[in-house]
Amino acid sequence: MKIDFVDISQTDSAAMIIFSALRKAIIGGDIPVGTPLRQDEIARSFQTSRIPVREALSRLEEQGLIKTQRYKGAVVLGLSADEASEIFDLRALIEPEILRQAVPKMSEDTKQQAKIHCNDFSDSTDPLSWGGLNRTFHNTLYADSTLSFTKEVAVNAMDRVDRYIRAQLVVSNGMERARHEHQAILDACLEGDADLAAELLRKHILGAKLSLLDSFPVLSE
Amino acid sequence: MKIDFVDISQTDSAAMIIFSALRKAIIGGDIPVGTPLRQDEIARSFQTSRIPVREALSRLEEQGLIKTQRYKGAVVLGLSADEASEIFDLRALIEPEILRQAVPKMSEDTKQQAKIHCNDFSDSTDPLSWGGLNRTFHNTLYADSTLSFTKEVAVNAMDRVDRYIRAQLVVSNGMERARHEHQAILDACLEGDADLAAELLRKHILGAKLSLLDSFPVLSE
DNA sequence: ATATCGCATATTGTATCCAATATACAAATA
DNA sequence: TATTTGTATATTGGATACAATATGCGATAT
Repeated sequence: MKIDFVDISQTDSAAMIIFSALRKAIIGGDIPVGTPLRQDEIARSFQTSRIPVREALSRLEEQGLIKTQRYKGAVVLGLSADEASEIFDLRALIEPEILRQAVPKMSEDTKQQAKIHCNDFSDSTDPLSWGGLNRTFHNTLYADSTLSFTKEVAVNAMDRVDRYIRAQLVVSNGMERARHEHQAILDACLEGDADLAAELLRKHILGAKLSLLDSFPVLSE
Repeated sequence: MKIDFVDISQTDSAAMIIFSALRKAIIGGDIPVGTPLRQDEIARSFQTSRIPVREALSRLEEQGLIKTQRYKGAVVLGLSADEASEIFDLRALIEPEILRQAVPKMSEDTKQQAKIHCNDFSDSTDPLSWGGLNRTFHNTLYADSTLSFTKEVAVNAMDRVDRYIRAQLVVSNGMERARHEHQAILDACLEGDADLAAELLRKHILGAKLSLLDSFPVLSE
């Protein structure tokens, strides 16, 4: 008999479990913008008291995903077209730098993973999975970068626009373009051309921004 | 008799007051790296229970200023030389973009403020105030930028390295150089040359990074 | 009819209490 | 003596209880 030794001290508290679950639901768009988050209701759903729920909500507000008002409660935040545009510009600024630094460090394993996830994205016919697959591919590219703080910032930026990307991939023909651009970025990485990869990524993100802004009125109905 | 009408609904909760106070103390270096933050002690200091303290600590951890371990508590986080270096690189990437966008929008009032704060910084002979004055000057330059999300990111990056900047200004001759560079950046802004201002700011930040890395062993003793 | 007031209910903010875990040190064992 | 075990204390995580505030609705007054 073998035992799976788990480091119990690294186990998540109730507050962290609730935080992660709410975060995932919000960035995935499963909880619509403007939805009030009732502490009591969430506490009941997780079979806890409101204390850990409140700590989770504090974190979410710090992340900018929700907004709370004293004695009134928390609501899910959305983005205006301008705000979304700004976040894409920031992504276009920093993500290429992460990739540029990551390419020379990219391990064989990571390259394999990137190929797989690039194909997964291309092959998928289920629109509901596109957002997640897209994000997985991007994150894999950055895996070997040592710019951990910069990656945190990129992840947070991603978190805020993820919902809109998902919607946009479905609404417009963004999916088709993304397929080609992902392939080109991947190729540049595999060949070790960091500068090319970075530049292609920059254009990819800015292209996605324009495409998103086109369909924004529809998305934020 | 006149009354100062204050919007009480916008008043801070105990949790926010505690969060702000702790954040200020941590980024200012008043609470040294590694210091354990005891919930009970903080609660007594603010004459509250531990509940709002815990919410404040959640926010601080989300900001990356402290790290908590289940059942062990929270400690103030510091930076390695590599981490500090990375954050300066990120600042050098994004702050010039904020400034570039802000310069054409800069109001007369903001320009006046910037002049004043530039002088305040130059004239100050109290090393303890240099860090705050430096930061005030930088923030004033960005005041009219509409890139609010990007500014948030910049502020968070600043928060993490502020302690080290303060120490470095005092230890090295960083103060003298900063005076000149601030003046040059300000001049470019006043003349409306956004690209020049951005480029000078970039070099200013990268210069500060090198200067900091030189004295880093001393600072993190 | 309209506006205001008072009350009932819902919801959040905080205090207090208890449970779970860590830590330090003494006792015991080899 | 060195190592383990037991125990007391400190500290955190979470539940429960209570206080403060918001919100909706009906009663009342003009």
